[in-house]
Amino acid sequence: MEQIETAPRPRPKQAGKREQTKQQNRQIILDAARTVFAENGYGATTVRDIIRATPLASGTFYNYFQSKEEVYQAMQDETALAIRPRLREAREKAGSVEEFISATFQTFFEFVLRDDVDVRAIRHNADITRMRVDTPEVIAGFDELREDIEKAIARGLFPPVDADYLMAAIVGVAFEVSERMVRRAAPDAAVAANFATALFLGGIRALPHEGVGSATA
Amino acid sequence: MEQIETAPRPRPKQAGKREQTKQQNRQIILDAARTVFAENGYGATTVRDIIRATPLASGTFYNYFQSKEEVYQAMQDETALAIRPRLREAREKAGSVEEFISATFQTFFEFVLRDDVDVRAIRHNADITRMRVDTPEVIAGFDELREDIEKAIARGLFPPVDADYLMAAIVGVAFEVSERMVRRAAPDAAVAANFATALFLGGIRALPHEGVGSATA
DNA sequence: CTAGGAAGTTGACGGCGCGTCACCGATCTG
DNA sequence: CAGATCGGTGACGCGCCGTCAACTTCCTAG
Repeated sequence: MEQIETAPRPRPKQAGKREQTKQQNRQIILDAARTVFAENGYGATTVRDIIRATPLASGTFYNYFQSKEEVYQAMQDETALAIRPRLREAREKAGSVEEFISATFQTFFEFVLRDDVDVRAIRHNADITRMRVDTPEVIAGFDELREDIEKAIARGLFPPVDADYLMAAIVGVAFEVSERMVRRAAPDAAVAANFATALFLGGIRALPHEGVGSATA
Repeated sequence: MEQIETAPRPRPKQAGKREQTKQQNRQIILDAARTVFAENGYGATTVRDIIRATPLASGTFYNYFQSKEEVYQAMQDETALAIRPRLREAREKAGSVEEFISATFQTFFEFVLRDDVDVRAIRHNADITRMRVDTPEVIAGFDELREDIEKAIARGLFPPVDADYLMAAIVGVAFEVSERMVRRAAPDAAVAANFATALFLGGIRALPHEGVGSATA
């Protein structure tokens, strides 16, 4: 597994030019797609639009992706891969239900506010108001959450509940509340996280009360 | 506003043939679309596929819908309009937080299991694993839920919480848990509703415990 | 009952996006 | 340096797109 120092000096690290160009082209296409999606909306965008925003030929595009859906998938996967380690890490440290839930939501909402800016722009689809795509990497993130819940149950941190439904509930609240959050005048990840956390810890009655000083815009 | 009995006998009720044909054609297209979407998946379907599944000409299609997206929207709207009155009615009767939440989830999950069968079939999109479309009528349903929550708060039924986020949380859990529910070997609306209700009433700790007799498959 | 007009249907058409593939230049290997 | 391989290129044929002039059907006023 260990590479012994027999490689030529000039470039002691990576592969040949072929490989370089490949990764470069892939990134060129992804970047172009991001721009075009943001400009035209996902629905109105054609593969040709993406190609045109690129110095490459049409045939080259199809060496990398089969369709605009696949490009979008790749973008989603990138996002999922970016946030998953943060979520895992946050949950790993948790010593209680409170910390587990709080860390999950806090991390998620913060990520949405910071990194998801351009991704959100894509959503202004032509006719379709909204769209959520669960790519393999996104689904893997869901599975990780369920695993973490199961582990937490095994450790006695959580009561022995239906881990699958609990995962679904957390995911549902995370996505749906974040959708609302970003539409607010002054989006605040902490407010959203507090709301979701209180809900999961104590139900509706435990939610922060409004109009009593801790109001939310 | 009242129509006086001056109309000719033969057909004392409705409008001319033009109007009849129009409604008929619209329905022909919607039915054809349902079939084609279910067979090919939404993504792979073209407007031409829908037209071909119809005795109509291509130009006629465009007299009724602009695109396959619009057809799908119309289908979603139909569904939303079917369930919304049931949800409203269920919530109207509620005399407590418990009833409000329980009735909402129970009604929703039952509807998904019973009426949503073919709609679910549509979702096996080509590349995209999943897709949710919020049409105007669907969004109106969300607004109704928020209104009902606000009314419940005004009545003192609910504590004064953030109605917008609470609505989002309920919607998120409803959609996400129902997605899981229908994938189970023996989908059970009552189990799902109990889970969601307990979560909203008392948080994670209030959820039904598993492996203690009341297990969930 | 009929004539003229309004409404709606038809299908052929030009335009374009689709995915492919034969060709060719660039890179790698011995 | 020569041969082999890899991957980029862009023109091509196909089918879908939305349109629109011609036509048929229905409505209505006289």
